Amino acid sequence: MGVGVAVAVELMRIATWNVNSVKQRLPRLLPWLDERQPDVVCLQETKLADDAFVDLVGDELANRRYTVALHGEATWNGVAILSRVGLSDVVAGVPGAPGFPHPEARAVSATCGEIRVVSVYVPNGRTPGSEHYRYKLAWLASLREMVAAGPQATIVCGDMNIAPTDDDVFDPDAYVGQTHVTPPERAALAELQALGLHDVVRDRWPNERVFSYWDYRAGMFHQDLGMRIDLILASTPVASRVRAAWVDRQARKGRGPSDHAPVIADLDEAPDGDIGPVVPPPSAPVTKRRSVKLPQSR
DNA sequence: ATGCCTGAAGGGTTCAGA
Repeated sequence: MGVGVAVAVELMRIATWNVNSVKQRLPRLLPWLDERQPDVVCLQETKLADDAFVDLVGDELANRRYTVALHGEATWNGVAILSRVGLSDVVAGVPGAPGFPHPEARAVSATCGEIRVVSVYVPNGRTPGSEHYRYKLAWLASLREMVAAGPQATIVCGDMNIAPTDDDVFDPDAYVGQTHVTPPERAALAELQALGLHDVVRDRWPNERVFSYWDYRAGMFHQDLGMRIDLILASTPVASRVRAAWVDRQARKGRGPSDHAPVIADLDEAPDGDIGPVVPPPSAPVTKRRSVKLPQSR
């Protein structure tokens, strides 16, 4: 005993979830908070202006000891951070990021438990080569600049609207010519990760079939035909504390789900120095791919 | 060839989503 005793850092659970409307998702969101007990939650597609968010769910969150950082707008988009491990230095949006044409509510940052947390809803892109697509790439470049200028202990969570590799879609052939999988989008994501951010779910499940989004249509979830586009990207000091990381598929089941599932990471105290090689989880049996048409946009 | 499903706004339908 004596001087130099390490201060115990409590386990911290951080989650990200594109809820596709807080208003419509309340019957799923509140029970999920009670069951999973996350300490920090990044939300996307809240679809609420900030005052409407507070009116709708402020009391319910306060009762659960969450404070909130909000960056929303009516109808579309909207992001938030819920925290019960502190929440300070809130920044709405990404400085210098383009709009379409006006800035959209797609990012909010706050410091929670000594970690810089960024909740992002990356633009969809719609069609490769379109104005929306160029907007997506430019917005990602601005996000990268903001993260690069930020503190070392950082975690970027949210709906990236990019599947990092072909292993992150149920069938690469089904996505030929579509957004979310094109080389420029993947390059933009890779440049963000090149700041030193680790994809904590893929790191923990390197050979698994892991998706976070399934189209509502055509029984895609039932057949597990999805994409992994919701990511938790952690800088090395944070990634080294990850004890577990997974997609909460239970939240995609049942009545009235979002089309996205939450992604959750549990952080533990960092041991001194290197934690050594991480033992990969056992591989699942290879799932035979079926040829399936994507639901088509109009 | 088209809709499939869901949410929002507005108005009896259309747009957006990925």
